[in-house]
Order: sequence, then C-alpha cells, then structure tokens
Amino acid sequence: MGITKSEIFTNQQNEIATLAKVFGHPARVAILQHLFKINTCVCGDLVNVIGLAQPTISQHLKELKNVGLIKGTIEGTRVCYCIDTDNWLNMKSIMIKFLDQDYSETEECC
Amino acid sequence: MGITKSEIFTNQQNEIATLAKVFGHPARVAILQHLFKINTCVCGDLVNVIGLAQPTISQHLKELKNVGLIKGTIEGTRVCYCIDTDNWLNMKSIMIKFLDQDYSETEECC
DNA sequence: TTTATTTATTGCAATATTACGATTAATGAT
DNA sequence: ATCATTAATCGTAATATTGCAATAAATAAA
Repeated sequence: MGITKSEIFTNQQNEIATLAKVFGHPARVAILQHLFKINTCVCGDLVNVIGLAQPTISQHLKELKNVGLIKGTIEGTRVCYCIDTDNWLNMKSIMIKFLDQDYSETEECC
Repeated sequence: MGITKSEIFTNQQNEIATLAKVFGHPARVAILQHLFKINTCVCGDLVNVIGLAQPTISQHLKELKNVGLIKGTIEGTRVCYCIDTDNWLNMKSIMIKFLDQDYSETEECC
C-alpha cells in the first residue's frame, strides 16, 4: 500500500529506517557531501552544483532539515545551509551501532 | 516523477543511496537484526518474527538479496537465509566512509 | 499419486516519492 | 514604489513502494 506499518516495529528500528531513508537518494547524498566539502555554510548555490531544478533541491533540503542533519539560516534573500554537527554525530552513532552488529564468522552454515 | 535522475550523480553517490535505501524500511532493519541475533541461518520463520504477511516478507528478502547483503540456500521446501559477511563488510566500509566525512568543528558560521 | 508444507510470483489497491512549472513570499537594490 | 533576486510552496504528472490475497512452484511425506 505504499504505507509502512511502523507500529509493529521498535522505535530503534523505525529511527534507523527514517535516517537511512534520507540517504536513500543520491541528490541528498550529494548535497551532504558538498556541505562537508565546502565546510562552511553554502548560500544556496546547490541548484547549480547538483543540477536539479530549484524546487526539487528545496524539497530535498527540507527532508534533510526534517531529520535535523542540516540547518539553514536566513541571510537577506538567501538561506545559508550547513551540517548540524551535533545531530550528525548522533545519527552517525546510531547508524554505526547498526552496521557494527556482531556476528561470529566461525559459523558458516550456508 | 518518482524517478531518480541517477545519470547526474557519481557512481559512489548512487551506490551509497542504493545501499541506504535498503535500510530505509523498518522491516528490512528488523530482518537483518534478527539474522545477526540468531547468528546462523534462519529457515523462514521470519514471517512469525516480523509480523507481516508472507509475500511481503518474501519481497523484502528479495531486496536484501538484490544488494547482496543476505544469501539464501534451498534446504528441502525451506530456504535458509543468512548475512553475506563479505558483502556486509564491504557495504559497511562504504557507509562508514560516508558517515565519517571530515568537518572542522572550528568553523561555526550559522 | 495425493496431500501438506514452504517460498516465490502475480496482480492489484493504496500511498509515497521524485521532479518541475508556476506562483508566492521576503528581502535588497534602484 | 518598482524591480530584481532568492527560496519556499502549490499543484500536478510520472513513477516507485508497500502490503496482501490468490496462485504457482517445488519438494517432502503419506
């Protein structure tokens, strides 16, 4: 149905999925990489850098803001974006915990 | 349009997005966590564990197989699933490289 | 061979996502 | 006040995803 049955999963599972979903589009990956590369706020030249229409970029930025990974400050007619460091670190710890689950490589069953 | 313009992004960006998308659903997160927890192959009791209908689970398993994170071996009428360790480690290194990008915390611009 | 068990596939309905043109809102410049 | 610039929002089309009932396929058991 295109609708996810979040009720039947744990908060942790839903949180991991919500965060991962944000990375699940190359435009958002590219936006984040650019913000890291520039390493200061970017005043909305992302439309040129990425190559998608302005409303599309704006929509992707909104999703990144919704999960808190970036923040934007208004500067005149422009909006300056940058990584929200605290939230990024928090997200990173959640994701790495998931990626780093233990498995014994001794058990080779299939 | 629901269609992603993959052509305009790098292979790396598309790869990160493809992997992340798989984690972007709590059912697939739950399946992977269960496979890690059990730590041997699971002979399809995932339907009971997760709580979604059998065709739905089968579909999620297919997506996990498509990106190579799990493998399934036929064992009679059953199919036994487990983590594909090599591919998991490879995925982990790609994701961690992305999550671990450098930023100087000195620059506080917004 | 018939029946039971298990998993994959098909088909479909409901909802979500992606993308963009057109428009709006907000500020700056003239 | 008018115009230019920038970013958000609205509306909409195209496509993707999620979920499941029904069915098929494949093997095991009787």
